[in-house]
Amino acid sequence: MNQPVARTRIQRKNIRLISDAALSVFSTYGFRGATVDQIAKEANLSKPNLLYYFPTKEAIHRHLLSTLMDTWLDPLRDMDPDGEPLEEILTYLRRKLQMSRDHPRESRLFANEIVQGAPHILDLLATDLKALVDDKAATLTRWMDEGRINRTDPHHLIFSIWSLTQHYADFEVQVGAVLGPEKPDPYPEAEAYLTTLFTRMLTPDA
Amino acid sequence: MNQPVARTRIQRKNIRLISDAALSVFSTYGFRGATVDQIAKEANLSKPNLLYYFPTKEAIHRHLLSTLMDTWLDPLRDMDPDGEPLEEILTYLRRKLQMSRDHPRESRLFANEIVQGAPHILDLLATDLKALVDDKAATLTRWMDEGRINRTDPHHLIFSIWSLTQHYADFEVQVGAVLGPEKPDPYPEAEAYLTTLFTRMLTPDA
DNA sequence: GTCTATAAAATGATAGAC
DNA sequence: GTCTATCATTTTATAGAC
Repeated sequence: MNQPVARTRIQRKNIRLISDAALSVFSTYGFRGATVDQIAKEANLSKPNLLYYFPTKEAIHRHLLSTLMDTWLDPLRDMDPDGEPLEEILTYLRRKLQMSRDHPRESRLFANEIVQGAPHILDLLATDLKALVDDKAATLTRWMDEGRINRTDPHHLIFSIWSLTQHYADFEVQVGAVLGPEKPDPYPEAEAYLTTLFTRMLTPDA
Repeated sequence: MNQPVARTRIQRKNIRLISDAALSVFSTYGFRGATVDQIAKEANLSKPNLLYYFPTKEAIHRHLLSTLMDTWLDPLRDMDPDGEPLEEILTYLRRKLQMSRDHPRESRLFANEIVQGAPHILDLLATDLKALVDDKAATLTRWMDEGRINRTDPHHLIFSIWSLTQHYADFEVQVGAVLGPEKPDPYPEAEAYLTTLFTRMLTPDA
């Protein structure tokens, strides 16, 4: 039961409980800093019961990463080569920002993994992710060739969208501390700022 | 010897050895994921000898964070209210990018700490860091009032410089995996891209 | 499927010799 | 200042009853 396939109702429910608890704990402490005990307590299960569903701590972590990886890249996959360039890029930007707001734990799970050298997914980054990014970079380059957006480095354009949007989830406590308690939701201003930033960057010069 | 003051030559040398080793280990595994054993081995010292200089694992971590905090904020502190606005901002951007290139472990040490909720420095973020950022945001706002840069949200402008520059250190393995082995140094392109981005964003409209 | 009990290893920290 | 030996605790994982 390495990647458990839920059959019964109770199995599905417990696997969901464990996954949710593990997401909280791994995203807060990283893989090495997380303990099975914490996850079990967070899921309201005994430790042996948890290990009945996932044989090892690493199996839970692997399950989370591979489950989330696809979802995480959907917005980039959906960037339409046949769409209107600036609109496609701004839609991608907004969907990424929305994922930071709605799924900050998922963002921090990946942040922990990558900051710590991506030991569990380095191969995926160098194969699947690289292939997807190279493909989308080619689309961006074509849009630049056609004069529909300003010419710039397409890979670094994608990196900048990642870093700017994920920052609000990954560095949430810092953003909150700097803005102070009277500004509990930074996302409306963030969206306005980032929309302006990329619109100015990419709108073709007159 | 909580924040050890080096007196003899050998003390200074060992404290430097330990600090450097601890920086490597903490930045790779986070506080909870790091072990004293790893740090001792990395420093080529026995574990008890290491604990002769720092009484606990937490003391080493605290020593690193407080030593590095000041250095880390120097570029922002140095942004001159009386300078030429765009030049000051681009200089800040470039110094931050250079810190990512030259001190990626320090960047990842902070990234780990903050992603994991900043348990050891949350108070500093809400006091010292907030005060500094609010002060510089006021300078940016004045520049906007004077029409010397485009009007935008000053706090999110600062956040964007942080996220864009630190990304190259914190997510180094991802950047490397996506760009591939034939592009081992992303910094020249990053600097060109980011310079264009902020120049377009901030240069006042005609 | 779930539990109590526990084995086996790791980890933070200390004792005490030199 | 540095080391070997070791303690106390935490942590991963398993055994076996129900």
